[in-house]
Amino acid sequence: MKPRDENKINEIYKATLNLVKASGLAGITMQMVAKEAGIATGTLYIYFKNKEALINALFDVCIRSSASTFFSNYDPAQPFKIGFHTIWLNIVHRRVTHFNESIFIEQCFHSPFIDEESKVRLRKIFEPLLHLIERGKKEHLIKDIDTTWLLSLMVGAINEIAKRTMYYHIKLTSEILEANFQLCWDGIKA
Amino acid sequence: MKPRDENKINEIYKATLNLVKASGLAGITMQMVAKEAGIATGTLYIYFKNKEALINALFDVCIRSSASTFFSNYDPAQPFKIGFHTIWLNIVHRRVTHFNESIFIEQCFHSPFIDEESKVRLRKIFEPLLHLIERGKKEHLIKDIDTTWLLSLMVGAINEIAKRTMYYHIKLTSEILEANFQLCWDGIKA
Amino acid sequence: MKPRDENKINEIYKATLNLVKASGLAGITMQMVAKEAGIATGTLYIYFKNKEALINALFDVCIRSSASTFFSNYDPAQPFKIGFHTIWLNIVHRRVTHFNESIFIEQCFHSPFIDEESKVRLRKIFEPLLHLIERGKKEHLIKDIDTTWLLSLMVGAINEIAKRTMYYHIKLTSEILEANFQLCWDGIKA
Amino acid sequence: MKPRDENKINEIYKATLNLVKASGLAGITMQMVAKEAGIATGTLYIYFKNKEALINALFDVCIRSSASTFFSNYDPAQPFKIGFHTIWLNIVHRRVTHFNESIFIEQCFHSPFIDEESKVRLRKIFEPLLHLIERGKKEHLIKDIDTTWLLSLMVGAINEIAKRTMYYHIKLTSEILEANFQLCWDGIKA
DNA sequence: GATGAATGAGACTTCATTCAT
DNA sequence: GATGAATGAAGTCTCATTCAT
Repeated sequence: MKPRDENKINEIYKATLNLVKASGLAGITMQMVAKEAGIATGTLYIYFKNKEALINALFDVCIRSSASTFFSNYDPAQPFKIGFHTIWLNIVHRRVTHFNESIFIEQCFHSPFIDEESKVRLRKIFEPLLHLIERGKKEHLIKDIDTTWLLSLMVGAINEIAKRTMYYHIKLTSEILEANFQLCWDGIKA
Repeated sequence: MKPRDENKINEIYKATLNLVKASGLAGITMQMVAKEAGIATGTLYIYFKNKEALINALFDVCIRSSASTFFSNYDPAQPFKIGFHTIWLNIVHRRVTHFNESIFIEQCFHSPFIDEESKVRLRKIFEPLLHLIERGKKEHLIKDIDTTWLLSLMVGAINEIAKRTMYYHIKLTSEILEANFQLCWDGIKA
Repeated sequence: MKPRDENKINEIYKATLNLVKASGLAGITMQMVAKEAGIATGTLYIYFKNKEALINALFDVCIRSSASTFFSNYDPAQPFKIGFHTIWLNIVHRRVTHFNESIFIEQCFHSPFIDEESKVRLRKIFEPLLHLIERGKKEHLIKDIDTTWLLSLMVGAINEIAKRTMYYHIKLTSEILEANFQLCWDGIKA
Repeated sequence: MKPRDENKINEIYKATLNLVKASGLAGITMQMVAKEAGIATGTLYIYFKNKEALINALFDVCIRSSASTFFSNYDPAQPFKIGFHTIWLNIVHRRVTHFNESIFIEQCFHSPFIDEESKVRLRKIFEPLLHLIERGKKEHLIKDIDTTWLLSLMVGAINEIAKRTMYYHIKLTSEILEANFQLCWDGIKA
């Protein structure tokens, strides 16, 4: 239970994400995770109390590292659109470069492992974005409708973009990225 | 002799969808399905060869019945925006009234049960929408970018709308619906 | 439980014997028997209380009909060798023409279905042969050793002959039969 | 780490043979085997992929170890009768001391577990005996009839001898053995 | 701490038996 | 009586977890 070898934990996380992407939460076993991580089954239990603990810990790590990247280079002091654009790009980038993670979070959301509390925590990481959107509405730059729907358009579209990019092996050029941003922007702008 | 109860199959499907929504594909057992459907475990195996067969059959049914509703009342002869609006509403409606189904399909997509062929079939059901969008581009009504991205915005947003509606127990009034459609339309329109 | 249709019972017996030959007692199910017999599963239980009853009844039938053929045309009044030859031929003939039956009896002998009493009954059907051999010993025509060993040679060889005949699809001509009888006779004769 | 206990495999084999003798292939379950072998059910599956694999592996082991004893002390350079006597005694001895094994092989022969290939392998182990008999025929010591029938007498009688010995709890003295050998020899000798 | 064999509860599945038609 | 769908106990097998090394 003493996470001595930080590197080994990362191997376990990576293994889990890979396997979940390949065959879903329903398709992984602790033995598979151990094998993929290059360790013995018993070793898993040195680092995680049990399967649920592993899934929950990973869920938490995913949320935290997602959150930190979503708002990197984001400066609330900048004009709205610049901030929005920054975050939009960050999320797209994260979803694509950490596609495993997105699948994992999606699968966890409907699973016997994740408790309500963790789900709330997931929602919280979008709070800075929420505030930015509120500000955009106040500045009359974007439509004055419930923030949840503005977020739906933005986040929903990003999720779909990431999936299509990965499933169809598309290379996301900056032209494509900007075109997609434009779609989103035209949708929400006042 | 007791004739094979075709209705029983529907009970099994319903039970499976309910359980998957509650605890994910990873969280269901054949016993749970049987109990939820109000039958004996063995009876499941009269109707489905095994768990995989049940999941696949249900996946197929979901796809088919989704497809049939997506394009109900859609008349390709009508103006583009009317057709698009009809389909948009249909999909939202289906996603919300059959939320179980959406979760199930999402979970199946990354699972050890569904084969590549079924995934392709899922993508095919959007073909009429694809053609409509192509037409919209030709009529210069919507942006001239790759259809996949236009679909991303539309479908991604709808998925998100459905999730938020269900998670937060929101009542979708026609005002909300129309506001959301406006977001989408403004996003894609030329 | 009322054996109304005698013909149906025979179909069930035939089906069981065929299936046991093909895949052993370990490999048959009541459903397989029913299907092979061309009846419904439930119908089996009209004629036999349960699986054990079916096996036991069939075992009994096999024993009885075997016994009746083993000694057909056998007349204790005839000279020893003639009687012995008659019985030897009868047994060979039965084993070959009812090969299924032999396999079934062999498999039953080590099975959870047959009780000790039935096994004793099986041994009893050889009693007339036993008496004949005792007589042969008294007449100094055959070796004066324990009858069980004389029977071993005779019965053991016959079993083997039947198996080889069936496994290798050999046509038993009267030359072959007589050569084999000679082997047996030379073995036991004084 | 606990190293894989090769001896455990032997325990499993022994347990299986004991149980099959007691209640036939049809009467054993993996639980019974595990319990008899003094291990947990799951452990069985560490050593054998499934039930079929266990049965097949054991069948193979039985064949191999049988074969090795059948021809121990047999020297093809010795006179025919000496060689034949040696093998005859070896087979009798094996059948009696490993009666479980004989029953198991017999039951396997008509079972859903054993494939044709294994059956062929079983027949192959008698090949040296076959050659010896061919030689006996060439030396005009034994009857000039198809070897299969000479083997029938020998092997069939031995099987019967072993069964009677075991069923009736007979002690096989060397007098009895020699008397039985004499029966066989008189049967096949020219 | 690391290992992987061992465990046994519980999952999937079968099948003897029952029962509604 | 005949049927075959339905049942659920029991069998096969898996897998989260433990433990001896």
